[in-house]
Amino acid sequence: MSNISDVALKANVSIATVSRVVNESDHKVNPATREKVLAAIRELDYRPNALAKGLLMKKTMTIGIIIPDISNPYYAEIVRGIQDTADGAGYAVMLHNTDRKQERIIRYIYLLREKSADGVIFSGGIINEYETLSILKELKERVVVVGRHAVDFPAVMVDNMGGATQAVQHLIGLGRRLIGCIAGPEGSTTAEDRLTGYRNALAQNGMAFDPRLVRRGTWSPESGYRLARELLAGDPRPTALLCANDQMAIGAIKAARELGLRIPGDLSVVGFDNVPTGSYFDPPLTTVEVPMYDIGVAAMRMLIDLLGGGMFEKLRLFNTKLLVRGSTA
Amino acid sequence: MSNISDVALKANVSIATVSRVVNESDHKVNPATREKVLAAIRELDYRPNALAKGLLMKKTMTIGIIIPDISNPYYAEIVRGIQDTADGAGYAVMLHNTDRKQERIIRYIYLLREKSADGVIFSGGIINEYETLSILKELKERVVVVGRHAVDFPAVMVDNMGGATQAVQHLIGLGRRLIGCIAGPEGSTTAEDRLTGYRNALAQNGMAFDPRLVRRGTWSPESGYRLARELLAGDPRPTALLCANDQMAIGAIKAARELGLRIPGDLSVVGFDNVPTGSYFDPPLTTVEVPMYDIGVAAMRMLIDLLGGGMFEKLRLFNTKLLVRGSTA
DNA sequence: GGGCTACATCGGAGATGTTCGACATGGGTA
DNA sequence: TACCCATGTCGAACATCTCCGATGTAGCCC
Repeated sequence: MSNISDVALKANVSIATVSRVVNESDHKVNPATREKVLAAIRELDYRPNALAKGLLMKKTMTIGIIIPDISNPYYAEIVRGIQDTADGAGYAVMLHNTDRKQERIIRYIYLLREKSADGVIFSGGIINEYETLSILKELKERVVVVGRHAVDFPAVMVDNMGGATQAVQHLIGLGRRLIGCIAGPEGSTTAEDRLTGYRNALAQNGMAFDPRLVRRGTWSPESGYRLARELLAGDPRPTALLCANDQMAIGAIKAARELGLRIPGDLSVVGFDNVPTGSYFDPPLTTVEVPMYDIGVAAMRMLIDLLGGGMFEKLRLFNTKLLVRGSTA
Repeated sequence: MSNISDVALKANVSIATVSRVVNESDHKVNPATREKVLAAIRELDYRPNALAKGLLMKKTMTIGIIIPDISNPYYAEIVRGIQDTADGAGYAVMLHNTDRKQERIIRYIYLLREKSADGVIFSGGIINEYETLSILKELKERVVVVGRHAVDFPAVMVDNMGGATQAVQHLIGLGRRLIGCIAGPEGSTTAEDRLTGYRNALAQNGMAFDPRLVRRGTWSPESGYRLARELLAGDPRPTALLCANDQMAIGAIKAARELGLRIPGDLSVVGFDNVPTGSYFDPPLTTVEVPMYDIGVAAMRMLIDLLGGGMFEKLRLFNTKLLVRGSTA
C-alpha cells in the first residue's frame, strides 16, 4: 500500500503539500499543484493511513458498542439505529457481545481503550454493575448508556415501568383478574422496571401481588414456553399474561396452545418491544412498542454531541406505546 | 492516559525493557526488573496503544464484516458466529451495513483499508458485483466471502439449490402440484440459487415452470405478505408455496389466513433459514435449515487461517436440512 | 590472581505514516 | 530597497517495537 511520501514523490511535491490537499485544510495551494497531487493520488490509489492519523490527532472516528447479544432482535435493531447515525457522521463502529458476563464487559472496555475508540455506547447491565462500569469512567466522559444503569452517564432510557403498567391496565380493563407475569432475568434493569410496572398496576387497582403468578425467564422463546407451561399448570391459573419481551410471549402462546387454551379467550397475552414478526402471529401479538431504532439513533446522536464537547441533554426518555392486537380481549 | 515512557520512567528502566516485559518476547529480562515494570504498569494502569502498535507491526487484530443488514436475523446469527470465533482468537470486529448499495460497499471497503483491518468477511452481493468486489482484491488475499460470489475468494457457501430442491420435492411428495415460489430479490445469488433449486425440482418431476406462480420479494415479511396475496388471488392459485426465507413465509402465512385458507390443508408453506421463532408459529413453520451460526464460525476460522498464511481449504460447503413441521401436509 | 570470553541484561535509535506550526522562498508592489 | 503575500519545505511529535550495540559480571584458563 502506498503512503503519503509515495504520492509526494510521484507528484514532485513535499509530503506536507499532499497532506494539505488531502485534508483540504486551507485553499492555500496552487490549483495546478493540487491537480498534480490529486492525479498521483488517483494513480497510486492512495488513502491516508487511519492508524497514523489517529495516533497523531487522538481521534479515530471509531466508536464501540457493548451489548449482550446481537442475535437478539431487540439489540440488533438498536445497533442498526446507532450504525446508521454513526455512519452519517463518519464514525465506524466496533461491536462486542457480552452475554452479560462481567469478565467480557471489562475486557471489552479495556480493548476499546487500547484501540483508542472515541466513545462507547453501552447497554445491558449486570448485577454488580457499579464496580464494573466505573472502569468506563476512565474513558472520561465518552460513554452513553442505553437503559437505566447504576452509574451516571448520559443515557437514553425507556419508560419500561409506564409501559408495563399500561399493559396490565389494559388487561384489567378487559376484565382479567388473574394476571401472571413472565419477567426478565434478575440483574437486568429493564426486567426490573417492567416487573415494577406490573406490580404498580396491580397496586393501583387494589389487586394483591401474588408471587405464584410470576416467573423469571431469560428473554428467549424457550424460557417463555417453559415458564408458561409452569404457570398454566399451577394454581391459581392466570387468565392473562404479561411477558417482559415478545420472544417470551411467543413462547408462552405456544405453550398455551399446546395446553388447549384459546388465545385471547382463555388466556390473553401481552408482549413487550414490538419485534417485527409479532404482528404476523396468529393471533397478532398485543405488545408494548419500544422504538428500538430511534433509541439507537438517539444514543449515537448523544454520543456525537458528547464528543463535540458542547452542552446537550444528558437524558433522553422514550415513551412506550401499547399496541392492542389480537392476543388480548 | 499513560504511555510506555511513563512506565519506563516510573520503573526506572528503558522503554525497550518495558516493551520486552509487556510483550513477553523472550525471558531475557531479569525477574526483579520485570517485577518493577509490572508494578509500574499496574500503578499507572498502562495499556499499550493499539494504534501505535498496529502502525508499526502492520497488524491490528481487527477484522471487518460487510453485510446487508444486521437487523435481519439471518445476518445477525452469522455475525454472532463470526464474533464469537474472532473474539476467541483475539480479533475485534468492525461491522458495516450496506443495504446492498454499491456505493456503501465500496465506501466500507476503502474505510477498512484506511483503518488497516487485517481481513474482511463479506456477504450479500449485488448485481454488478464483479467490478465492485475487485476493489477488495487490493486487500490482497485478506477476504473471505459468505455465499456464492462473482469473484474468487475463499468462500463459505450454502447448498441453497439443493435445499430448495429438497423442499419442493417434499411438497411434490405431499401431492402438491401447483407450487408457487416467493423468491428473493434479483441480484442476490442466494435468491438465484434457491430459485434455481425450485426450478430444478419441477424439472426433475416433469412439471412445467410457470412464471405466473413466481414473485420476487425483498426478504421482508411485508413483501411476503403482499406477494402471497397476489399469488393467492391469481389464476392458477398455488396449493403450496416455497418462500426463499422464513420472514417472507411468515408474511405469506398471514396472507393466506386472511384469505380464509387453512394451513397446511389449503396451502402448504415452506420457508428457508430456520430463524428461531419459526417453530413457535401456528402452525410451526416447515423450513430449510441453514446453519447460520456455524457458517459464521467457519468463515472466521477460514479468515484466521488465511491470515496465518498456511495452506487451508479454500471452500467450505454447508448442507441444508429440511425440517418438516406443521405448515406442510 | 589477572585477563579474556561468553552470556545475560539493558539502552539507544530508527522506523512506522501522518499532521501542523515554524520557517524559507520568490515574486510583486510601494 | 523593504515588505508582504502566496506557496512550499522541514522537522517535531504521536506511541510503539526491535535490531544492534553497550555494559557488566561470572567463569575459566594460564
